[in-house]
Formats: sequence, C-alpha cells, structure tokens
Amino acid sequence: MSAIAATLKPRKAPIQERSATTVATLHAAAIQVLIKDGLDRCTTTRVAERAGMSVGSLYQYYPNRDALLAAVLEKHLDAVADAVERACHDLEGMPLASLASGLVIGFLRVKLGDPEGSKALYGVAEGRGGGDLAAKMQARIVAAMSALLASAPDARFDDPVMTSAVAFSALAGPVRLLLKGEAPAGFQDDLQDQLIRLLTAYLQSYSVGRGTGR
Amino acid sequence: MSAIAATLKPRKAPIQERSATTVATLHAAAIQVLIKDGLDRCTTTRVAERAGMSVGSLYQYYPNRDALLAAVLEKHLDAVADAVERACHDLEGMPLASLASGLVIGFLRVKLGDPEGSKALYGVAEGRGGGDLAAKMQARIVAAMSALLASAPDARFDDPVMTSAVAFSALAGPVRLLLKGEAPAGFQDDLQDQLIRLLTAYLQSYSVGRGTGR
Amino acid sequence: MSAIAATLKPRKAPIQERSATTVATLHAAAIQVLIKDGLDRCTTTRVAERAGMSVGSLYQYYPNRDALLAAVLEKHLDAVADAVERACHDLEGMPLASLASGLVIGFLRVKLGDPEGSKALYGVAEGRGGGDLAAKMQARIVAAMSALLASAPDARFDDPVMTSAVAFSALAGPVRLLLKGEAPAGFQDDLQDQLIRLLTAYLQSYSVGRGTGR
Amino acid sequence: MSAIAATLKPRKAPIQERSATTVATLHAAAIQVLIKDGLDRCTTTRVAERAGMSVGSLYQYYPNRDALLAAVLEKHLDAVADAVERACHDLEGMPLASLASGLVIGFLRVKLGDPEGSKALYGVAEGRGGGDLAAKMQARIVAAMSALLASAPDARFDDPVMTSAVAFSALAGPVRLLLKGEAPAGFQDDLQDQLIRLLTAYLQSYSVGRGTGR
DNA sequence: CATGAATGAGTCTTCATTCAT
DNA sequence: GATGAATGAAGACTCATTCAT
Repeated sequence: MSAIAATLKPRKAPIQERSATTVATLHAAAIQVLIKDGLDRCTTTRVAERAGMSVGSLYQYYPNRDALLAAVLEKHLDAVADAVERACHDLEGMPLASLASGLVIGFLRVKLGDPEGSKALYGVAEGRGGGDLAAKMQARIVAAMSALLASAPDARFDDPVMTSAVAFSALAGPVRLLLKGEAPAGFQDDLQDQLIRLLTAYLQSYSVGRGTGR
Repeated sequence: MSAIAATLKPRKAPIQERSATTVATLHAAAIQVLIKDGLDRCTTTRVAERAGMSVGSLYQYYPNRDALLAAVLEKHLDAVADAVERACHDLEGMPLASLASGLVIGFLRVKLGDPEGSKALYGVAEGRGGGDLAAKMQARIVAAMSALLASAPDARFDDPVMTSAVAFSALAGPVRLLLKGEAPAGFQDDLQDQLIRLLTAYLQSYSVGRGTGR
Repeated sequence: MSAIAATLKPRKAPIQERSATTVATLHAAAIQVLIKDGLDRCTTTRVAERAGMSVGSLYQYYPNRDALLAAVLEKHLDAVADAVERACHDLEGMPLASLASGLVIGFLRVKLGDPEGSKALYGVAEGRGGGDLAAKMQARIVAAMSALLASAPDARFDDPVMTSAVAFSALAGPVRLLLKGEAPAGFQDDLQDQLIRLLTAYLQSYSVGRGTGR
Repeated sequence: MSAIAATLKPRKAPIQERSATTVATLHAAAIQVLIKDGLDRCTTTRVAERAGMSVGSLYQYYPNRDALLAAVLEKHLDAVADAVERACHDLEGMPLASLASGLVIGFLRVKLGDPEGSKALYGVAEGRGGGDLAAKMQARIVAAMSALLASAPDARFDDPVMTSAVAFSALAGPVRLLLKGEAPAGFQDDLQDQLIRLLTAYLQSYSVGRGTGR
C-alpha cells in the first residue's frame, strides 16, 4: 500500500449502528451524485446534501474527498472480487467448460447488476488511489482463479497466475466497453455467450491432450 | 458528433509551419505533464509552461483545456486505429491463426510503443469527450476487423461486428492491466503469446468444420 | 423577467441575521468600491476585501458579480421608486402646482441623499440586467404618477402614462447631469426650483380651461 | 481636459486620405460591434476584424482601446452638438414657441437618426473619459442655447445658462428612456409632441409679461 | 456531535498590447 | 506600414476543508 493510501482510510471504523448507517447513506449518495453529475461535479457538499447531512458530518467519517471516493470504489471492487471468489469456490473441480460459463455468469451478474454505478466508478478508478484498489481486487481474483484452474481435472496450466490475469482482464475489457456505452448496437444481447465462448476457447487451449498450445 | 464535442475542436487549423510546431509542442507538453503530474494537475498553465509558452498561446490553438486534452487523446486513438487498420489490410485473406498473431502484434506495438503516454491517456479517456473519441476509434477498428474476418478463408462469422468488438476489447483489457501497473509480475513477458493464444482460440471457435459454436 | 435575469438573483435569501448583515456589508462595500475605483475595477475580490471577507463568502450570497451589482442597483432603484410612490400617495387629490413641487422634492431627496452612490450606480445601470431593473422602476413610478395625475382636480390628462413617463424622465435628465458632474457651476443651487418650474409648466399645460394644449 | 484625457487622443491626425478612410472604417466597425456584442465584448481584435484589418493597424491609429471608444463617442457627441448649434443659429431671434419646436426637432433628428448607435454609446459614455466628453458637449450646447434664449424677443432669462442646461438635459432624459428601451409602449409616437410641449411650457414660464416665475 | 458559513488557494479564461516578420 | 502570434496580468469562480456555534 502506498504512503498516500494510508490517508485514504476512513477516519473511524463504523462500530456503532448509526455510523454504519451513515456510511452506507454516504456511499449511496456518492454513487448517485457520481451517476447524475459526474466525477468532477461530485463535490463533498453535493454528496452530503444528497445524503441529507452536512458537509461537516461527511468529514466526520472521511478525512477527505478522495477517501470517500476510494471507499465507494473499494466497496464495489470488493463486491466484484467476492462474487468471483464465490464462483471460483463453487466451481472447484469442475471441467473447463463449466468454469468458463460459471465465471462469466458470476462476473456479469455483479457488473451488470448496477450498470450505472459500475460505469460511474470507472472514472473514480482512474484517480488517485484507484490503481491500488484495482490492483488489490485483481490480486484477489487472480489468486482465486489460479487455484480454480489448478483444480481443473481436464487441463494443465503451467502459469495459472498469468492465465488468470489474462482471462479476467479479457473479460473485463468487453464489459467496460458495454458499460461505457461505446459498444455497437446489440452488443449486450450476445455478450454473455461470446464471453463464455472466449473464455472457454482460451482455457481449453490448455486442455489435457491438446499439447501446450503453443 | 454531440453538441459539446463541437466546442472541443481546435481553434485554428495548424496550417502554417509555426502553428504546426506550436501544436506539436503543446501535445508533447500535455502528455509529459499528464505523465508527471496526473490528469488533475494537468492545468493549462502547467502545460503552457512545459511547452515553453504562455497560457495565452495555448488558448490561441484550443478553446479550452478539454479541447487540448481531447486533441491529444484523439491523436493517440487515431494512431491505434490506424495501426489496427493497417494490420487488417495486410492480413487480408490470411488464415485465422495469422490474423490473430498479426493483430495482436500490431496492437501491442502501438500501445506499448509509448507505454507512459498510453497509460496517462486512460484517465483522459474517462473525462468529457473521451467516450465519444473512444467510441469513434472502436467503430473504425471494428469495421476494419469485421471486413478482415469476413475475408478469412477458414472460418465463417455470422456476426463479425460482434466478434470484432469482443475480440478487440478482450485484447484491450489485459493491455490496460499492464499499462496501469495492476498486473502481476512477469505479466509483460508472456503477454503477447497469451493474447495470441486468446485471440486464436476465440476466432478458431468459428472455424469451418467446427460448427457454429453456439 | 428575462432568462438571464434569473441568474442574477441572490443565491440565498438573507433570512438569518448573520446573512442579513453579510449581505448589507457586501452592498455597502460594493458601493464604496464603485465610488472609489469605478465599475471596471469593482471586482469581486475587491468588494470582498472591502467588506472584510473572502471572495468565497461573496459567492455564497451571489452567484456572480453581475448578480451582486444588480442587487445593489435594485436596492437603489427600489428606494427611488418607493420614495416617488410615497410622494404620489401623499399628494393624492392636490392641485397641479403642489404635485409638481411635491414630486420634485421627493425625487431630489432620494437621489441627492447619497449623491456619490447614486452617481456610481449610473454605470451599473448600463450593464447587463441594468435595463430590466430600470424599466421595472420606471413602470412602478409611471403607474403611481399616472394615478396621481388622474386624481388632480384641476387638470385632465388624456394619456397619463405618457405624461408621467415624460415628466419623470425629464426630471431624471438634469439630475443625472448634476450627479455625473457634467453640469455648469452653480447648477445644484437652482436645480430644485428649476425642476419645479419645469414640471409645473408641463403639467399645467394640461390645466382645465386651457385646451388640450396641442 | 483631464490628464488622462490626453492619452485618449488619436495617435496621428488623419491627414492622408487613407488614414481618413481607415479611421472612418474603424469608427463604423466599433459601432457595429458595440451594437452587436455590447461594450464588454467590444474588443480591439473584434473591431479590427470587423473593419477588415489587423489589431496592429488599429493601434496605428489609436494608442489604446479607450482612445478608440472615446473617439467614436466624441464623434457622436460632436454631431449632436453640431446639430443643436445649427438649430440654435437658425432659430436666432424667433419667438419661444418656435425655439422649442425647432430645438426638439433638431435634437430628435440626430439622436433618433441612428437609434442603435446612439443607444450603444450610452454605455461608452459611462466609462473612462466619457464624462469629460459629455461635459464638453454639454458646454457647447448650453453656450449655443444660452445665446439663443438671450435673443428671444418674447422672454427674459435671468440665468440662461441654467435654463439651457436644465432644458437640454430635460429633453435628453426621455430620449434616453426611449433609446434604452425602457419606455412604455407607444412612447415614441408621441415623444416629439410631448417634448415640444414640455420645452415650450418651461421656456414660456419666462415669458415677458408673466413675471419672473420664481 | 452536527451544522454550514467562511475561507482562500488554485483554475480557467480573456483580452489589451507589443513586436518580429 | 501591415500583420497576427505571443504575452501575461488580471479577473471570475469553485470547492475541499475548517471551526465557531
């Protein structure tokens, strides 16, 4: 974790119920403002207003604007990592084809569950601290997927970490395209099938009985 | 083109040599500042300073900060689109495996040619106007790739546009990961091979004599 | 009200005492700067400085410089309109000669009460939004005077609105001359008498028993 | 003439024909820009552009922006003074009633001859140097009118300067109202008659055989 | 603890003016 | 003389952050 990242930590742990509620309200408000007004106009005042409290209160929970945004982003990324980890756990020991569809379905569910929110957070992820959080999520996912791949009965991965990182980011690309609204018409309709096909093909290139692939 | 995008147009065409130089200097300066200080601190003053001229001169060529950044981004995206289009042209009529490696190699060459610059521009692409430009690049690339896929002798694509969009964005994902520095150690070493494998596998799932795949 | 005028409205109503004080301070400061430095150099920073507060505070109460100036002007014009309306009310039913002197005295009292301020505001009235406000004041005054003229026992006005508008602006002309310092020496000494004479003569040209005048 | 006013003088006398033409072009351009864009946006560049020349050329004829505007204003005010002086000359020795209508008609002709231009110049007259020029015009007009009043066979003016100053500014008030667009509907139709009535009544209050009036 | 007014550093942007070509 | 690119001082305005109430 970078030196800066330390200052991005929430000021107080939400121990008491009120705090937890407040923080949740703040998160929701931040996302709404992000969606409605964009990153630049997502000011502390606006978020507080949306959350029905004063700026001062916001600063009771976060030392600064970036910390708030980082927290919101982190929550989202954690949700994504959780979903993928869970999927990985459930798919343990299954054949490649199942892994592929299971992972894709799990990933799409989290990402497309709140498309607006997901989209809005891309911008946040570019900013200060965003990279660290994204890397953290990557690491979790790659770890979980690596383990999963290693457990696949019908394939042999010489570098599961690499394969996982490529595989996951390869899924993330098209999803980003869709969420950012830069995709061609009808993209969403076929996306899941195509991603499954993509991932399946990629993973099966490592199938036992197919050679190293190269 | 959206109404806003119109205001992002450069103020005067760099016809005269002096202007051309100035604009080029401005571009270079902007990228340097972007790399060194980040998007938020990439202020008009700083860019002008770095370019060795006054703010006023900057505004002689761009109506506002966003227009400058958009121009820089556009140049980059155009270069990428150019590279991919060129690759597509050269690969016309070749078999799937060749297409895959040709495209990956071409894409990586542009993107990794100036990794710092490429990285810095991700942030710009998130901002106002970035989406439009990215979409434009996407469209060009998808068009070129679609045509290419249709020309492949050993495959039949029922929806080449979809396939192209997925394929390209699937390549873009891992590259972004690498450039943003969120990738695991050693990622870069194997990236090209992995992307070729990924793309080859995906495209070959459409091979003649393999069924529609669905 | 024009579309632009809407953006000239004060940002928050000075409900609380602190706010009221702040606004009043701002008004006073603006006028002082206007007097001392002129319209062009009446910058938001200068006004705030003079008011002993930061620019930010100024913007807490006015969305922009024009709004502040408009508010100051409006207050002045309202005071003028108030004074004339009051005079009109008090003069109801009195003969022409009394109306004339009553109106002139009332008008001069407001305008010459704070000559410096009045003078400084002429420039503001030229700017954006000034016309609307001036027109508003005109309308109020013309309405009040029209009613008054209609009540005069010794005259018959076929077009009291026209007569009022001409009468009032005819008084305003010489006053402006005086305040702007463009008048000959000794102008002020005789001004009241001359204006009374002017107005009396004009109104009495409509006296009953004198014919329509034309 | 104030110290500042010295710097407002045109840089070179328009001796050569080209200069004269250029200056005239510049004047016309300035007024057009003033009308179209307003005082604030009447920039040197815009005026030069409109005049079909470069900013540099503009500065060949005027040392600064204010000098240009002052020159334009002066020309206008001179035209007004000229017109009134001419009228005064023509009306020499005529009775009060004739003076009044002659003056009003002459004044309205100049002012309403180019209403747009006249209106645009009100703003200029508020600015630096405007006051001096206005005062100069005032002085000329008052001088001419004073002489005229003294020549009237049917009246005796104890303070013709005062009377002239009041009379002229009393006419100017309603005209300003009209030009600024702050007048009630139908104001223009009756304006001339009303002003004649106003002036006639005022002057006739000094008629021989009516008492001093006071 | 909550509030929200006050702060003021930091941006963007404009435009009068100059001067090398 | 004409040109118009370059300059940079100056101004409007925003918003993260603080702290008195």
